[in-house]
Amino acid sequence: MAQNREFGIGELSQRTAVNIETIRYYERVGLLPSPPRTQGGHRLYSSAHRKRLVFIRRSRELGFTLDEIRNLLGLVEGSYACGDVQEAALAHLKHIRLKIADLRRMERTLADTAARCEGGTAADCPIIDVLSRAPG
Amino acid sequence: MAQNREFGIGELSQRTAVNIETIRYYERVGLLPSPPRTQGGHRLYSSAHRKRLVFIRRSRELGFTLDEIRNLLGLVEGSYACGDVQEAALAHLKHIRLKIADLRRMERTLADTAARCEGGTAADCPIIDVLSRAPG
DNA sequence: GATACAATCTGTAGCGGCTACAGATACAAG
DNA sequence: CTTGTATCTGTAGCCGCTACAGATTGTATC
Repeated sequence: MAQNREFGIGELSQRTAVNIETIRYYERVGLLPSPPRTQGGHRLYSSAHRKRLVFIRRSRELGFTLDEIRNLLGLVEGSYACGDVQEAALAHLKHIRLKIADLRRMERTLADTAARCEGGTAADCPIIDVLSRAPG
Repeated sequence: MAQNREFGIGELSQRTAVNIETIRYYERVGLLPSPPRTQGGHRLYSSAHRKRLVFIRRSRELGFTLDEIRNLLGLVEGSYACGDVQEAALAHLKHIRLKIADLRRMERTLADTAARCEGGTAADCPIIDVLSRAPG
């Protein structure tokens, strides 16, 4: 037996660890459906909203953009094929790996350069040197 | 003998591979000093600007924020100690490493999950599963 | 009921780091 | 002098929130 209890935005926020402002933002941009309201206009959420919001949050944590999440949610809504979901995940994985590669290049350059730094005088600071030259 | 030739924003853009709009933006936010102008109001740059802009671009490529770059430029302007520059670089390196760690967590989770995916039916897609659960 | 105080409401503006226009001038070549 | 390009200013948009202000509800206590 499901607990069909409804709750306000504050409780939803606490139970999902998503900011109240962010929840309203997700509603505005169409990620979270507009919930029913009290007579006074306060939003009333149910566990379906909570689940969806957890899904969104988790996807954000894994680096999906809101657009990608919209896509995923679209898949989940319909009768999706697991392969479609996998495809989206692998595409995103590719993105992540590119970003990692980028960052590791930066890391190496910076670490190498900083290692050559011996706190000497101004004229020959290797870091400034590196920053002053276009990359080869 | 230095070539004291002056040139327009278009040439500066080409020689530094920085967008024209971005150059003007850097001027607006105080990263690049306002150059002299022609009578008609067109900007006239010299090699000092070019060098500074290359420095900015290179720093951006290494992931420094505009604020950090302002800082670095401030150091370079004055009679900086190499140690100060190194400190800034190492602080930034720390940031980068945190980001890499974040991304690698995402990568692992996604790769692991996607690997368990066999293109089966909807009900038991492991990716959806992962996304539906708060991280533990 | 009245009252106090918390929760929520709407709407708007800001962040960083650009990018993309529109509409008006300026400059260089023929 | 005309044509065509380069540049000018100013404004608005992108993403994913976050932070207000000022008004209104909801709830607990007396």
